[in-house]
Amino acid sequence: MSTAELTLTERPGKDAACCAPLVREGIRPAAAADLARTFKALGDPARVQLLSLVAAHEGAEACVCDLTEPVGLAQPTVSHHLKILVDAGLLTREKRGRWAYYAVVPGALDRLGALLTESTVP
Amino acid sequence: MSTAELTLTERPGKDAACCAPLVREGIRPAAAADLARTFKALGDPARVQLLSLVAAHEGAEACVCDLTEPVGLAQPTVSHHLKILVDAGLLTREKRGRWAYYAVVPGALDRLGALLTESTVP
DNA sequence: TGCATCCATCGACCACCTTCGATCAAAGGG
DNA sequence: CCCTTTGATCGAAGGTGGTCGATGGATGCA
Repeated sequence: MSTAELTLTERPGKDAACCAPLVREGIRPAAAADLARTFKALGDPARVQLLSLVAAHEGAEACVCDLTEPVGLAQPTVSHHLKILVDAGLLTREKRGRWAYYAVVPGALDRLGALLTESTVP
Repeated sequence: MSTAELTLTERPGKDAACCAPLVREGIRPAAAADLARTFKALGDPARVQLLSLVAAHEGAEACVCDLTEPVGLAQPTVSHHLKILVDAGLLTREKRGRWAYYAVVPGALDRLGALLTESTVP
């Protein structure tokens, strides 16, 4: 699968564009599961820190060896968390030479943020 | 405690306002933990659906008996999830008469969304 | 060719989380 | 005053998730 895609706007008939993605008449269970899968990826301190480290790193990318020491976790653990972030569609992985470079997916955080914002307008 | 508060902007010297909360030079571990705690609360399909149901309900509030059937879970399970959302600062609980009314905390989702948006500006 | 480095995978361990039935306290109606 | 309703809590069962050491594949350097 290609990491959810967060399709919350597709609704057949009913109302059109009202207020927000989350604030509808109940959100379809499948869409809720997709959303929850993304949030779960961000539901660990180490992963939030890793995401921040990658984004703030020079060139907006970082390899595992750059991240292991700042988060204070063993290398296998860091690799594990990075894989989860990649599977969630928040990071990309590119292998160059001996290193694996991780970078933040351009619009990922913005799209997720947009799903939460503009939720409480009358 | 009063549910984190998500104070990510407080930094002593260094740079001032640059691009975004998440995208800094590394986010302090404590702040990462706070953020992760909130995301973890949203990391379950049932809770995302419950949040949506409450927000979309008439009057922007709902009692447990309104939510049990739509999510297809037992009443103790729904109460459990609602408690987690309240502890995360996303819902409020007010007991009126025999019922407990849950409502979305006004700016909660917007504040969380703002932390994710505006993250990838050069 | 031999060796060091980087990193993903594996296996195991422990903790936590989700879910439910049973139970109990509080409130209201007859 | 008893009985029903609402919902929180408890305890148990099963599943999931985080962490690490050990291992192995791939790459580059000497």
